Amino acid sequence: MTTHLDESLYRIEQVAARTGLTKRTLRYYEEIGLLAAPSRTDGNYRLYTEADVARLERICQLKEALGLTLAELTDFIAMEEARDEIRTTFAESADPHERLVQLDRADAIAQQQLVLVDKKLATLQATRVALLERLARYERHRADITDHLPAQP
Amino acid sequence: MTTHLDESLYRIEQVAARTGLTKRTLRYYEEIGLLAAPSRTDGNYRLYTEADVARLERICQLKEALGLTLAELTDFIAMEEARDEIRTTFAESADPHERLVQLDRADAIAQQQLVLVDKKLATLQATRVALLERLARYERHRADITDHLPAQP
DNA sequence: CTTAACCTTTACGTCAACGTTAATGTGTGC
DNA sequence: GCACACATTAACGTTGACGTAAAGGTTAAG
Repeated sequence: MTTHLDESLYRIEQVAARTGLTKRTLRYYEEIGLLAAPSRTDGNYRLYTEADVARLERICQLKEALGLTLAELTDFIAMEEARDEIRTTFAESADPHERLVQLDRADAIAQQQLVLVDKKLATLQATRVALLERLARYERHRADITDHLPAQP
Repeated sequence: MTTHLDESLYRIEQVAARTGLTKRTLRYYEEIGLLAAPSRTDGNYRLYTEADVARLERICQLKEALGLTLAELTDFIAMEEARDEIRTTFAESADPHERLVQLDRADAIAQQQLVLVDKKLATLQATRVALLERLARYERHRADITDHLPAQP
């Protein structure tokens, strides 16, 4: 169970404001299964929970940083959130061999994701270094120029 | 000048094979100005240089890692390759004040790019740590299960 | 009880980043 | 010199990720 269950519910526009996404995008994410369909009011209005907002923020973050398609993101996030289920639903249930098989499956996926992340990290770090070097060069250049510019009232 | 000028030229299919892109994509990148139009044979076949291939590989890498649009990539790469020009074309030409202005412009762009890269790096590193923790948990789980599985002929 | 500001679904529009086909020209091994 | 594999441009098609407009239901304020 989550630690302090937050009962607050938000309508779509509030969620849009908080996440920076549009209402259309929220409905779209629900449509393609990236975000679970939230509960509804009697009048059929969507009611998002704090957890929904958190997931949406995570989605934005990963979309930004990993540049995955929404389909890939769906898998990636599903994976991230599968943690609890493995602990509870699964941990005390099936026979040990079945549990090992499931563990191996989850493990393989996580390793794939790690490879992906590490690859991007390598490129990004190299790019970062290149940018820092460039900025340092600019700084030296600037110094060179201003050094040879003596007169200024 | 480059160090050992490589004269080898490649036709589109060879470049496609080497980069993993399609021929269509190569023409498309040329069309939108992401890749400079290569030279042609008498029969109007494209002839790519080793430098073109290198740039294409860099394009793929950055597209993968940064998840930018092709338009953004165009700017980003143009920036990366602007280094030489700043050294040669520009360094000894205009008046010092103009040079400082240009330096500032280039500097600002590089700093923007650095911010971008750093933001993605932060998310990726956090994600990486989370993945490692997950894998460690799996490992512990596995150990727990196999420990409590004594009998096996 | 009405009205304005929300919400709903449905459906067509759009833009980037290509894929695919067609009609045509080129270069090469026999 | 003739297949046949490879190239060209032009043009239309597709997919993902939404935008936008239409036609209506819902809810809070006066």
